[in-house]
Order: sequence, then C-alpha cells, then structure tokens
Amino acid sequence: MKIEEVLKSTVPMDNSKKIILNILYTQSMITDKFNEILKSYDISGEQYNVLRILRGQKGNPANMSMIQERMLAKTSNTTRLVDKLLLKDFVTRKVCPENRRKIEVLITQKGLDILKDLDPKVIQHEQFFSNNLSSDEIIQLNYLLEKFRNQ
Amino acid sequence: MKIEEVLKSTVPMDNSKKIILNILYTQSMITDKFNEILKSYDISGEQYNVLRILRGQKGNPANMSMIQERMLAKTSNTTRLVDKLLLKDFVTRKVCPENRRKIEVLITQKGLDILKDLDPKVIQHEQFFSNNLSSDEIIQLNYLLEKFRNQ
DNA sequence: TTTTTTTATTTGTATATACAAATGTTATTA
DNA sequence: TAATAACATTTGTATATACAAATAAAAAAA
Repeated sequence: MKIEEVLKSTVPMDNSKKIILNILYTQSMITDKFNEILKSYDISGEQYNVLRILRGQKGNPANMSMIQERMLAKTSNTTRLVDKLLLKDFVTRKVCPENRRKIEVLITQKGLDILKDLDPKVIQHEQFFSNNLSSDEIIQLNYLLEKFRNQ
Repeated sequence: MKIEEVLKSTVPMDNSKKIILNILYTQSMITDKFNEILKSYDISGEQYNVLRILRGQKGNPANMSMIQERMLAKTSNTTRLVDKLLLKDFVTRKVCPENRRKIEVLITQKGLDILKDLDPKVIQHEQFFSNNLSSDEIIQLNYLLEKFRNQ
C-alpha cells in the first residue's frame, strides 16, 4: 500500500514528508511482525537485542555502557532490561573485579539456546520484505537510507 | 555513518538484514530529532499526530476509531491520548447525539494555534534529511520503501 | 419484545521508556 | 591526604504502550 492510502490522506504530500512517513510506517510493520515471532518465546524485541549483542561478545563479558552503545534505539535503561533477562536465566551478572563500578554481563547456555532456536525465524523475517526487491534494489535501498541519514 | 559502524559490528552482514537495521535506526534518528522539536511545546509525538489528524478533518468531528485508523503506529490507546490533549484544552470531546457509542473529538483554536506554530519547524524537520538526496533519489527512496513493504 | 451479537470506547494491569537524581567507585587535583 | 570531579550503574517517578477484559449502546435475531 502506498503511504497516502495507509494514512487515508486526501491532499497530495511533499516527497520529503512521504519519506519520513514511509520510514516510520515501514519500521512499525517490521517491528510488529518481529514481535509476533518473539511472542511465543516470551522476550521483547529489546531483550532479544541485548542477547544478540552478548552472543556477539563470544564469551567476553559486556558491561552496561557497552550494551547501551550497541543498541539501535538508545534505551536509557539497560539495567532493567538485563534484570528481566536475569530472571529468565538468559544472562549472568557480576561486578567487575578490576573496576567495581563496572558490571560484567554474560549470556548463559540457556540464552544461547533460545537464540539458536530463533535464528532461522529471524533470518526468514529479515528476508521476508526484501523478497519484494531485486538484489540491485536491495543495495540501492541501503545506499539511499545511509545517504539520507548522513548529516 | 554506515549501519555497521553504528552497531560496531565486525562481521559482514547480509543486505536484507542491513535494510531492516537501516530502517529501524533511521526511524529512531527521525523520531529523536522530532521529539526534540516537540519538547518545548510539551506534547508527545503521538499527541501531535492526533492533533494533525483532527485538523485534517476541517471542522468535522472525528471519533476514536477514525483517529486510531489514521495513525501510523497502531497505538491501541486513543482514549488516553485524547485525555491528555483534553487536559491541555487542545481538543473537545462529546458524545455523538446520533449514536451514543461514538465520541466526537474536535480540535480547539488553541490546538490549531500550536499546530500553526509548529508547522514551519515540522516542514524544516521533514526536509532536513532529504536535503542529503537529489530529487531523483527522493522519489526512488519512496518507491523502494513502498515496494519493500508490499507483501 | 427479549435475547444475542456487534460496535465503540474505556478501564485495568503489566511492562516499557524517558529523564533526572542518587549511589558508589575511581581518578584527579589542591 | 582530603576534597573534588568524573565515571558506571541504579533507582525514582512520570508517562507511554500493549493487550485483555469490561462497559455501554445499537443492531440483529429469535
């Protein structure tokens, strides 16, 4: 659906405005679909994100600011996010012995297991929308989004 | 910044995944910047959205489901959003005389005034990122986002 | 006309998010 | 060394969001 139909807009719209609305609406479609996948696993998108970051550490502990920095949307509350993961035994948390201000967060085997379970579904989700585009268009879309942001 | 730098990702990433992350990250940049503008007006992005929809009604009342339907992200709580606007005298609300299940929501002069104040800033915001693209690229980006979604 | 179904909105509750202030630790400087 | 500043994280609070259940009115069916 074109964005004008989505918003039931009657008046013609500036193309700059259309880009903004297209990005916002596309994001909400992507997120809704992804949350649908996560639902049966009882974790939120942000929690999944943290787990993915921790797996990426390949055994090295991550601290709070490192996790925060690697997240897409700056959540401002990594503590409570990690709290939730801790309750489900997806991560461990301990004070860093060298610098007791820092916290070392590690993913557990249970956390790795749930990610492994999710992996094929996540890949399928990532490719779902891209299937509508040719490989040239995919490259072009990435290029334009990055150029759009650069300022 | 390329999305890999944003996420400090070391491993190469599939282009489909890149699109998803690019859209999510771009949306969060757009929203952050827009919230910055709204901050001094003491309304949230969603509240602004409702006001814009009401102005688009050109004097005709809107009911709750109509507002909900026209919003980008399905908020599931138009009632409380309208509550907030009511407290600030940006809207009026009354029961529809023909069908007492329905609610008639109208924007007030005060609501119209704040929108008018915001209008130039909103336009500036909409064009801010697009300035990085040529007019052909702007058209192309809209086209690709709509094609990407279509499925 | 009573009962049932559908429609429109509101409310309850749990969780998420934003932002500022507070806490505890380490580093710097007077 | 004591005081101050910087750093890393946590906590408090207000608001936002998601989802289900509740309410209330109107329409349809028995």
